[in-house]
Amino acid sequence: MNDSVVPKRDLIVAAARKLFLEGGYSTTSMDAVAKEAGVSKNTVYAHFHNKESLFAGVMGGLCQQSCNTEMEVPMPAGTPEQILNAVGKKFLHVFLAPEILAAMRVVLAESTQFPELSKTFLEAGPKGAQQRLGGYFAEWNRQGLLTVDDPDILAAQFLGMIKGPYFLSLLFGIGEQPTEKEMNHSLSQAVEIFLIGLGYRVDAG
Amino acid sequence: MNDSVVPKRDLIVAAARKLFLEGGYSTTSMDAVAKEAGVSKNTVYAHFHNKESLFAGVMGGLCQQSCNTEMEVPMPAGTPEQILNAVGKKFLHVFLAPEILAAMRVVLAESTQFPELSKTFLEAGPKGAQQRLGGYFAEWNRQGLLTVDDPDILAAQFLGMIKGPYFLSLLFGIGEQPTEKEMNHSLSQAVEIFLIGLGYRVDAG
DNA sequence: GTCTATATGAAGATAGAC
DNA sequence: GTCTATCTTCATATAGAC
Repeated sequence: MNDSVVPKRDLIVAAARKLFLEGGYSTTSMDAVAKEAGVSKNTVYAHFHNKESLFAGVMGGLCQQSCNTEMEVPMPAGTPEQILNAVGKKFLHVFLAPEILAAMRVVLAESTQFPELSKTFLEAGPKGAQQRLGGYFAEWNRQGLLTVDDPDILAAQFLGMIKGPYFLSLLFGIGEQPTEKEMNHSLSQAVEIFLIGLGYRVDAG
Repeated sequence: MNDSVVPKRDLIVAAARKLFLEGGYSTTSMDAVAKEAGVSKNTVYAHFHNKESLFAGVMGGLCQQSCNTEMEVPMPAGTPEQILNAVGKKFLHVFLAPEILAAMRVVLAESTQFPELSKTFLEAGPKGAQQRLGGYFAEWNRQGLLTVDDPDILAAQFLGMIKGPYFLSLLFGIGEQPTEKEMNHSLSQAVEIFLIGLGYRVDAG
């Protein structure tokens, strides 16, 4: 009963994902998806009832998949400085990656027509990172390492701060990817400002 | 020779602006623009050679107009704390405004097909604010008020930090506009972290 | 499930009168 | 410049055979 080769559904999903990321919703036609997948158009409709459900299915899966598998790595242990640097680096690598930026552009463009997709993307991505980081801040606050009012807002501010120099330009497709050196430099600078600003003393260890 | 009433070109531009912001490029038809403007489709083509030039013209003008007129207010003088709070507040009010967010979504969605538009938007908006703020940081560095490595990166980090808790959610259309109280609270908190983190001493005045 | 062929409608752009 | 009417193309979706 099972295909021993690649199931056509997977071919369709892969093709649709590629084309949607490249051209967005409206520009991508069902004909093009069928052709790219190497199947006939009617086969596409056999698996997905219409274009909307194809889009929602493909993009929803993509959001959870790429955000989760890349962010759900075990969180490191160590000093606040080490953890903020590690988490920050991971976050930057995920959210400045060209495929993620492309996905964001497409989801954003259709955020009015597909609000559920926006929710999925936000939860799986930025919100998730923000909550995990907020957990660290709350813990450090309990331990008396630093003084934190609202851990979640603080986490959002930290993430916004470290992506500040790069995010918008890259999302708009202007400017180059930062080098590792540039990223590490601005990141560690941000970590330092943040920790000093929160009253963290290195001599506590 | 001049129309004493509203010129039809202005009607067309206003209609196109409204529809493009609501529905984006592909969804908005030339028929709909003509109807919304109360003119015939051929009149639209008399003023704009095709749909692309209509979009580029209308959105380009919108970017410069709304970003500039709202940000080009005289920059305040005062202590770094006062200035960061004032500039930050203005920045947040501009870039969290629903119309600006809508414009961003549309420009982003078409950033591949209309790269010039992305450039226009970035320069007129975020980049401009960043450069002006970078000027302040450079000046404070010269005055010895605080220690700054790269003023432009620092400015980008500050702006990213203050919009961190709100920007992405609002851009994706999820979540409410923050209240003045919420914004002021998180803003002043960010300013404090930032200035302390940069070695600023209040007692210098 | 999978294909070829087709119905249906919409959108970009143009022709030609005034 | 402005209008009505039309041409042409293309995309969504379906029908019907295998």
